Parts: sequence; C-alpha cells; structure tokens
Amino acid sequence: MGLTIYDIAREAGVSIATVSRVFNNSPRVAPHTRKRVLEVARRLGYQPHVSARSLARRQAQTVAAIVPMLTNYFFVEVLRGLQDRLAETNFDLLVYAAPALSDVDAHLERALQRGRSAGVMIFSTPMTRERVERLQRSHQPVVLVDSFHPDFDSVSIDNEQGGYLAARHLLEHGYRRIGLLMAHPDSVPARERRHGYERALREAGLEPDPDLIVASTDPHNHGYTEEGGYEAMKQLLEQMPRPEAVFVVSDIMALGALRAVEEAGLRVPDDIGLIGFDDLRVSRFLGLSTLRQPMYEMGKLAAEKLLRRIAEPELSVTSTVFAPRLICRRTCAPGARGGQPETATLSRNQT
Amino acid sequence: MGLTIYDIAREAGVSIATVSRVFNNSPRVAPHTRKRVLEVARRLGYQPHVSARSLARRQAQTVAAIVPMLTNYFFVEVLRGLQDRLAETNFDLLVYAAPALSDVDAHLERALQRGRSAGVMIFSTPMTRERVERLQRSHQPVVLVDSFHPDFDSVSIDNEQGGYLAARHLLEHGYRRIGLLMAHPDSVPARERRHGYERALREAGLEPDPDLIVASTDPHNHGYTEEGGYEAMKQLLEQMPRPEAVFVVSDIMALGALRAVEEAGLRVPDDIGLIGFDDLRVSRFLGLSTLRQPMYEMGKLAAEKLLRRIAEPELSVTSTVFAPRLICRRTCAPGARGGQPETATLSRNQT
DNA sequence: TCAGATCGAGTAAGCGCTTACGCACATGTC
DNA sequence: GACATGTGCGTAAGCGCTTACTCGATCTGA
Repeated sequence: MGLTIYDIAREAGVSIATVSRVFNNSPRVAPHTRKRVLEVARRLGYQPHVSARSLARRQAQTVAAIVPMLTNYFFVEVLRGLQDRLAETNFDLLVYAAPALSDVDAHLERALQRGRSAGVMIFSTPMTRERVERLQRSHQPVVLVDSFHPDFDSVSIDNEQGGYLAARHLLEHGYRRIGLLMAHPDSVPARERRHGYERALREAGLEPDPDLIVASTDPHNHGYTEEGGYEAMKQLLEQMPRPEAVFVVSDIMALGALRAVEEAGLRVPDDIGLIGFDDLRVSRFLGLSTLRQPMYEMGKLAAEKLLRRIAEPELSVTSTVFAPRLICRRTCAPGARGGQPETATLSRNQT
Repeated sequence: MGLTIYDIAREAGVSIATVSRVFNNSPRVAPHTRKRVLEVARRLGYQPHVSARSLARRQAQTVAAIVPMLTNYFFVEVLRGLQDRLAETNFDLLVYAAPALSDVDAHLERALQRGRSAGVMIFSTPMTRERVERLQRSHQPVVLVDSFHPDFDSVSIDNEQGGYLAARHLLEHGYRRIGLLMAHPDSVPARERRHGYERALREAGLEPDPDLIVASTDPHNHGYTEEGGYEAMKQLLEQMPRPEAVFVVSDIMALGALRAVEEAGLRVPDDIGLIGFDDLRVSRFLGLSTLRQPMYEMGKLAAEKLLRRIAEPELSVTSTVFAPRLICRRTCAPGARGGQPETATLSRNQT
C-alpha cells in the first residue's frame, strides 16, 4: 500500500533523488543504477503517487473535457479520439458532462480549480465575454472544440460550407423549393449552416423563402432533439406548396423529421428529399443523407493541441477547421428510391 | 495564480490552520473568524489546491469510471446518472473509455495508480480471477456496474429475467417458433438473457431449437453491433420454416436485424415479430419493442455506493439488481401493424 | 601532470495543504 | 476560589514527490 520512493531508495541502496530521476527518465543516471532501481520497483510493486507528483511538479496529471451533451454520439466519438491520444501520455481524462449549456459554467469552475487539471477542452460552448475572461484569468491551457475564439486554440467544422454543400446537393438533384429546419436560432453552428444554405440558394438564383425556414422549439438541447425536428417538420409540411426537399441542421432532428414525413403519408425521397448534418451511426442505418463531421479526428486533434500547449504555453494560437463530407444516401436521390442504405459506410470503416 | 492558504491567513490575521479549518467546515472555528476568512478568500479569489489537498488528506478528489464502449448510449445515460450524483460532492469524474474489453486492463492499471482516484467503477467487465486480485491488492473502493462478484459492491440488471420476459411476451402474442439472436457466446449478459429465453420457452412447453439460435460473429464489441445483428439475422431467416419471432439480445443488434428483415421483403410484426434489449433512444424512434434498462438510475446508484464505501470502507458488500421493464411497441404486436411508434415514450420522459 | 569540464548521485528545500498536539482563556462545578 | 472541562486557535510535522545545488570521482586536453 504505502510504498514510497524511500522504500525503493533504501532497498536499491540509492537516494530518493535517484529513484525519482529514474522514474522521470532523467538522463543523469548510470544505466546499471537505473536498472537496479527499476528492478527493485518492479519486485516491490512500486508506482509513483499521482497527487504527490502533481503537487511537486506544479502540474496535474489530468486534462479536463467539458461537454454539454448535445448529441450523444458526437460526444462519444470525440471522446474516443481524445482517449486514444491521451493513452499515449501520462494524462488521464476528467469528464464534465453538463446536462445543458447553462450547466457548463458550474462545471467549468470545477475543472479550473487549481491543481485539478493541466488543461481543459471545452465542447460546443459559445464563448461569451464572461467565459473568455474566466478562462484567461485561470492561465490554463484551453482548447475549444466545435466553437471558436481568436484567443484560444480551436478545432471545429466548417458549418457554413456544410450548409452550402447540403443545399447545393439538393439543388443538383433537381429539387428547387428547398426548406430549412433550424435548431434554436441562438445556436451558432445552426446559424452558420443556415448561411451556407442561403448562399447555395442564391448562387442558384433562388431567394431563400422565410416561410420555408422553421426552427425547432424544443427547449432542450438548443432544439437539437428528435421531438423538436418532428414538430418543426410537421409545421413545415403545412406550407403550400409543400417544400420539395429539406435541409435539417442535425441528424437527430432529421430523425424526427423523417417520422413526421412518414406520418404525413409522404415518401422519401420521391415526395420530399431530406438531408441532415452529423452522420450519426443511426443515420447510416436509416439511409439518411448527411454531412459527416470527422468526430474521432477532431477529438484526437483537440488532445494533440492541448498537449502541445501544456508543453509549450507560449505557442501561437491555431484554429483548425475541418471540412464536412457529403454522404449521399437514399433520402435525397429521387428515382433511386427503395435502394438499400449505402452499404459501404455501413460496414466497418468507423472502427 | 499562486494564491495559497498562507496569503489568506496573513490577510485575515489568522494562522493557516484556521483557514484550512474554515475550508473543511471544521466546527472548531468561531463564527466571526469563519466569516472573516471566507470574505478575504472571496475577495482575493482563493481556491484550495486540489492536488495538495489530495496529498495531505491521503485521498484523491476524483473517482474513476472504466467503460468498455459496448453500447454508446448505455454508457452516456449511465454517465449522466454518475455526474448528477457526483456534482453534489467534491469528487470529479475520471473516464477511462476502453475501445474494447481487452483494453480494460490497461486502463484499470492507470485508474488504480496511487493517488489517482478515491475509488473506481467498472462497467460491463467480466470479473476474471486476475482482475479480482488486482482490485483487491489495490485496497480501493470498487463498484461493479453491469457485472457481478461477491467481493464487490455491484449494480446490475436481471438479464435472465429480461430474457424470460422478452420470450414470454412473444409467446403471449401468439408467436410459437421463436428464434434468438445472440451476441458473442462469451458475453455474460447475453448468456443470461439466453437462459431466460430458454426458461420461458420450456415453461410454455416448447423445447429451444438450436437451429433457431444464431450468434453474431462480428469480432467488434463482443458482437454487439448492427452489422453483427444484420448478418446473424440473414442466417436465421434462411431457416425453414422461418422463425415467427426473434428475441435479439441487444437493441443495437436489433437495428441490423430489422434491416435484414426489410431486405428479405418481410413485414414486422406480421411476418416476423422482434424484440430487443436496452431501449436505446433510437429504439423508441423505430418503434422497437424491447426491455428497458434503467441506465440513469443505475449510474446514480453506482455513484452513491462508491461514495458510501469511500466514506466507510468497512461497510458490508451489497449488490443491487434492477428489474428490466418490458416496453411494448410495434415490432411484436401482430395486427397492430402500421401504428405509430409509442408516443408517450417519445416525448420527454427521458430528460 | 593538472586545471577544468563532465558525470553520477546525494542533500535538502520546497509544492500547498491537513491535522495531532498543545496552549491560553472562558466557563462550569463544588 | 480551586479545579476540571471546553473552546478557539496556533505550531509544526507531515503527505510523497521534484529539483536546485553541491560535491566527489572520473575524464579531457594542453
């Protein structure tokens, strides 16, 4: 239990400083000494004490991830990326899963406690003035994921471009009257996606029609819910004439939208085309066309950036923007109806 | 930044011991002293240093959760429960998300490092002899979630009963020739569910037919994948005569199974009934009948048990078994075909 | 051969807290 | 009024490490 560096030092006939050096891979230890120390340590089953280390080094052995659980799957995938990168280091991962955006600040406060973590990653959280100041006051390494601020490293996705690609894809399939299913208008990603959608329409000589833009009014998760998508879609379907296709700003909402379409007795994609955003696992299953976010890679890169900044705090700030990838499945290809969900993506390229 | 207990003590005109007492809610501080100290601390923006605390108290301020990511959703829901309970304490959550069961041990090793966490929760991991010994050697509080061992606190679900309820439900709907879609035969929960299934059949005077039991052969996640369910279902559908209904040991596999059924041109539930296990969010959407695990509650209880044992290590071991709840939707009610997915569960009772 | 550089290892001073112990003083008891 | 008891707080000794400083021993080169 209480095996300390002193026990190892005594047993190996060296000082504690030497034992410490061995465990910190200091070069100033003779090979045979190192070997002896390691042997004793293994025999006795010694491990350095993490808290003591953190205290002496003035650096915690953990990094924190603060996640408002907007989309489960998004989070889980990014988490995988984080873990995989962190596993190569000595840092372990503290997870603060805030039920809603409003809880983020409480969790942030805990994550920023002195000695708690060596750095924090903040997911999908708008950078208000207060948050920015709080973060700067903490003097901690910070990486933003799925949001942006010029003072912090960030990794995000090009939402505007995604919206543009989605709308253009629908246009290319011959749809003209194209609706938009928004999340809560405060949601920054949703707003950006909308801008892309509008750009694509205008480029095609169409003026976005406000009647064809409906927002989810579900108070949960900024409207990113099945239920919200369902209700908003029902509303959209009442428009006369009906939209020929709809870009839904998130897959989770698209699930609800699909249900609304089915209930209305309409067929996808012949009666109405649909495209989402995210590429959840279930989207693959349902054959939902969508824009894929490289979640795993984003997680990995976020960890990478954080580690780099922990090692070198004065590095200049970088922000990386990933391009969303269009995944065309059955919900937006009229004529191809009845086909199977795209099989290639169904197999194991996500492992 | 480097604000310590000494700064507060000096500023408040007391000793560091008193400041410490204030922050530890020791009763042996005069009310006016306490007030003065707190005021100074707030004014200067002091927070105790977590690592230093951990070291001095000989107890880390974190607890660890080790999760093989078997089912994303399951994990996320349980995580919510954990967080909610932990938020009421001073413990933060370290998450070790192992990509596969075989990686659990490496993560376990890290979680058990001295000074890392005050206790660990281990999810869905079979308790081999080695693991048990490793855990006991660590002398750390341990709670098992979704698995069982007599030496550790645990919270789990009655898989046998779940399998029994699933099969009996199908029987009650008039199905006779009932198949079983297994995960990897090594999976303990899958085996237990199978036993329940067999019990129900025998109780109804039917002998389980080995030809109607097919296991997922997907090497990932012990077979708990869409793909695995898809392939296994295809195989099962080749049986002559075809099964009238199938109990699939997990919802994620049931998704694949549903696709196989659709591709075969069969209708659910008239041509073939289906029932899953877990009650994923998407199951609600698809109208999949299933057995629900109270994931959120399980997480909350797991945290509760761990906290209790941290506070009082000598408590006697308890194991709690939750009963799965039958959720009847459209995939197992012949005649009720074409109905909407159950609406009640679709709305917000999961928030 | 010897000054200076290099190397390997030890000594000791922290890192920022908690807490056992003890002291001064106030209060209660007879 | 003498003594026991209780209260509020300070002193100091850790908790288990890291690391600056130091010092002999060995090596290097003129």
